[in-house]
Amino acid sequence: MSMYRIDFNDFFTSAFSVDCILFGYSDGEIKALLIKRAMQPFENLWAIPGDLIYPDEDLEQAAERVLFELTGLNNIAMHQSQTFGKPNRHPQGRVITISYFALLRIEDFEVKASSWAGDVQWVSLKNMPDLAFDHNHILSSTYEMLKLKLQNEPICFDVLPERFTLNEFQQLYEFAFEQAFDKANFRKKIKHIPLIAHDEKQQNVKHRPAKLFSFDKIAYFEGIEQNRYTFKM
Amino acid sequence: MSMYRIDFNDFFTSAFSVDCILFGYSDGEIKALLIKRAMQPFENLWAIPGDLIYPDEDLEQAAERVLFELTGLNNIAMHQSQTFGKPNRHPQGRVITISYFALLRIEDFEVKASSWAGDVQWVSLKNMPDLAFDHNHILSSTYEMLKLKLQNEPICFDVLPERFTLNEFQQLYEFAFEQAFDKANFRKKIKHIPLIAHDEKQQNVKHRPAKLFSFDKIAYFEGIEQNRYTFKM
DNA sequence: TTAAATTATTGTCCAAATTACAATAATTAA
DNA sequence: TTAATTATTGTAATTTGGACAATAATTTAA
Repeated sequence: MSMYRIDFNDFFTSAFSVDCILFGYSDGEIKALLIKRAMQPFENLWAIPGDLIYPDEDLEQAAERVLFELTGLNNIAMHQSQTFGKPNRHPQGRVITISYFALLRIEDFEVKASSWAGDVQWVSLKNMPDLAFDHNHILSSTYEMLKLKLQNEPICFDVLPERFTLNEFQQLYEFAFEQAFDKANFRKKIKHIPLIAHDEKQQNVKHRPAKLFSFDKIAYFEGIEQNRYTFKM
Repeated sequence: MSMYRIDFNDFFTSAFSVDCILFGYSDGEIKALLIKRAMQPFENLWAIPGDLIYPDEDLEQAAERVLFELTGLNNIAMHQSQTFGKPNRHPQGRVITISYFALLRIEDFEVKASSWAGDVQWVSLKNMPDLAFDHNHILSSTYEMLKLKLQNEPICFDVLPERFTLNEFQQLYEFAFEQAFDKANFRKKIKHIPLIAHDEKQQNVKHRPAKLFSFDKIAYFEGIEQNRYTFKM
């Protein structure tokens, strides 16, 4: 124990926040939802939406609250990324921030600026301005985490609709990894993932409609339990 | 923004801690270094060593301090795993804890119980008792993170000596993943990792000594920069 | 000094996965 | 009915991965 051990209560002088990185894809690009700060510090700079966590609030709950306040979206799974805590990262005090992310389909909802900020916008990762705080760093680390999790956990099904076509599935990976895959080969690659094929087909498309699939959670978790399986993309 | 937005300063009522999971291998098993708590809460229960973070202390710095106090070891890279923050996880107040881990060679050092606790011990993951707080959960999540990072980042070189034999390299993965690999095949698998082969050989072994290698950081990071490379095991 | 024992290192063969690309099937729109 | 479009399946070549054998280098014991 350190020399300068102090009273337990003296430690209760920090705040913690969540920062929510919402990734979305459109026009062949991955974008993040940013807000323009309407107040000090970093007034008028773009920033990742975040908020302090209430004292009795769970971390994920806080992340989902921020998402809801910004987008009106509910029931979107948020994934924890990393925690950032350099002593001086927040000019007003010691604030340690836990980053969460989600992957969304931009066209699925309307952003509501709400009380947050003057402006809310999807910004391409390719074209990122200087952000408030250490948010550039948080954003790029979290993008790496997104890719890592897409490769090792079935989080793709959090963002895909309940029933999806194999092409939609493929496009998600194409957008996230910014590269095209061969259709036939992609289908071979996902053969090990338990999917349920439905009789239903895509509607309202002006070409041959694709078959709809859904993720077979039960079979998946059975495979995981029995250690006979690991998700790999 | 939530209805019950309160003053900024009211949020500074929480504490942060780091929990340091030290994984080590010996006798063909992965073990974690645990302490027996000498005080309330959870007195006499085994726990992951951790400590509150000082107000002006960086997270990694705190993790390295805990490691040092417990083992006397310096300059071991600690890796961030996940952050745990259920409101009631600590009976004395809201404490959010950030878990860090390191992988060590048990025979490389002596544990010093120091002021920490009555007892310090390496405990096999196979044979884990009920731990204090939510430490069983933290431990198993962090073990998963260790394996994930071993597969996707070159953290193995943090724990290997600067110059190592290919067998030592292989054994590290064998211990972590609890399975044996074929020597010849392992060598093929790591062909893409930039290693420097030295003329030097293993000393004091009673058999043909193996050649020593070291990790070529420069070549590695060049490959990463230029996007011509991803670490995969 | 030599042979046996031990471990390092390299090679080979076969099966499985990956890649590039082609062929066929189903549907819409004209 | 046909052209256009996209879905789906197939095939052949290449690369990777796993099982196992062969050879090389070194120590130890006879």
